[in-house]
Amino acid sequence: MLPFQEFKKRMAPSIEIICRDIIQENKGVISVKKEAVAVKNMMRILDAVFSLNREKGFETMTLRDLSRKSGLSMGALYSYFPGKEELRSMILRRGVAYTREVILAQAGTCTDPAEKLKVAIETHLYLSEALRPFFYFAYMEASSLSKREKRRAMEDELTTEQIFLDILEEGVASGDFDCPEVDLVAALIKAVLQDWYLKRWKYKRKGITVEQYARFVVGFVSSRLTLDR
Amino acid sequence: MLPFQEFKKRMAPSIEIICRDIIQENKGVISVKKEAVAVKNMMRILDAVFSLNREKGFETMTLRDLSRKSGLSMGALYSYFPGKEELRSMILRRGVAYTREVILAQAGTCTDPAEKLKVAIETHLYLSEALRPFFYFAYMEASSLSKREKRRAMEDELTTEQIFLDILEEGVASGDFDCPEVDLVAALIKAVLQDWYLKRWKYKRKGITVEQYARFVVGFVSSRLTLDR
DNA sequence: GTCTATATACCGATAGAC
DNA sequence: GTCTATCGGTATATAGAC
Repeated sequence: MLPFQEFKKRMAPSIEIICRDIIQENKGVISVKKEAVAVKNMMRILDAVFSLNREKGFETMTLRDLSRKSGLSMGALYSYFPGKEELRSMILRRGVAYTREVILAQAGTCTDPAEKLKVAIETHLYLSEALRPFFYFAYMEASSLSKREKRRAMEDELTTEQIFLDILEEGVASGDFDCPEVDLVAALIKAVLQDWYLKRWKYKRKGITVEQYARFVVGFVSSRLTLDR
Repeated sequence: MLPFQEFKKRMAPSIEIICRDIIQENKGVISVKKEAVAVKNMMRILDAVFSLNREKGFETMTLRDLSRKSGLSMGALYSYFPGKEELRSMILRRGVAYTREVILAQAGTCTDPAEKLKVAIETHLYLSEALRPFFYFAYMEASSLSKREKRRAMEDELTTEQIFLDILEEGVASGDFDCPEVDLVAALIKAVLQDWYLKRWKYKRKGITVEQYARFVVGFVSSRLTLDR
């Protein structure tokens, strides 16, 4: 089992990389052209957004709050995003992309279904730990999205779940897993993984590390899947 | 296993009862004195709040939205709650109270730990199904509360979890359950129960009923708890 | 590229007629 | 008890100086 710190160093994108990717992806609506300047300020914006999101939620956060906390003026902020809603979208889109990429890359290194499931669970937990502000933001903001964006958020939920469903079905087909309700198990795994980043305070209070939690989840699910063997 | 419809009819409070309880509990700040009138309008307010909460979130909802949807004027609304934040609190407080009361009452009818656990899980799922708008509201609004209220929401989370923890520990003590990590299992149960009302669209899409989900969760958890016997 | 100053709109809340 | 009309405050967003 890869220690979390090792994973974070090698596999998780840094805030700097994330900001560069966001800028790259939204060149059309960002008027600042020097990448070095843009990245530096985007990092301050993201930090401030995540901090304010944790304190009071994105909805309640005003652009004046964001201006104050990031150190950029109201006018300057609008050089980095065309409006408050678009800022939200820019952040969400990137977070979802990383999740899929990293988990699939890691799970792809295994062939044995049980091992693949273990790695997928661990990777999801580790990534959500490394990019916790992202995950928390993505989940919490799902409630106040437009119809169109809510639809996308639902698809994202199913996309992640599908990764686990594929692994489970593969294991059932090969005879490694014994489980009649694969789709419910996949949903359960997703729910339990979400709990880690949504209720971090709870686990922190109990002194549970992400490695311990990963071991528990893998053990709990695996023991059920291989019950009769 | 009690069918959901049976439970709903016998155990769950109706919207009318809920509104009467809310009015009773907040007499001091509600200026409308005729109970029949107050209940009728409070029902329209609650319906509108839950509807708008689902559409756009409580934060984004304006009192003008609420006025339009409920059919009451801005001025009239203020006869039923002293302000937007207080309206939120009034609703949350009641929802939490029902959860605890109903689950403890139902689980109290059993003595066998396995049976008690089964009933507690079923009751939580059934109640969250019957009062889904409440549960969804309570969960979603936990993110944008004041520090003081967030603290209360955290305590509520732990309160529900404690109910399951107590049952698990009782079962371990009596030798009915074999489980070294009771607190993690309790947290897992809570997370999975939450998924039902937070992601109803997902389960609806898959055609899963609350009875099926309850059976799955009870089975999944129980099989793990009695693994070596 | 970043700032200050301001336009425009809408918020929560209240006063007072009916 | 419920309404309409309106207050004061603050939001997002922009214009134009530097």
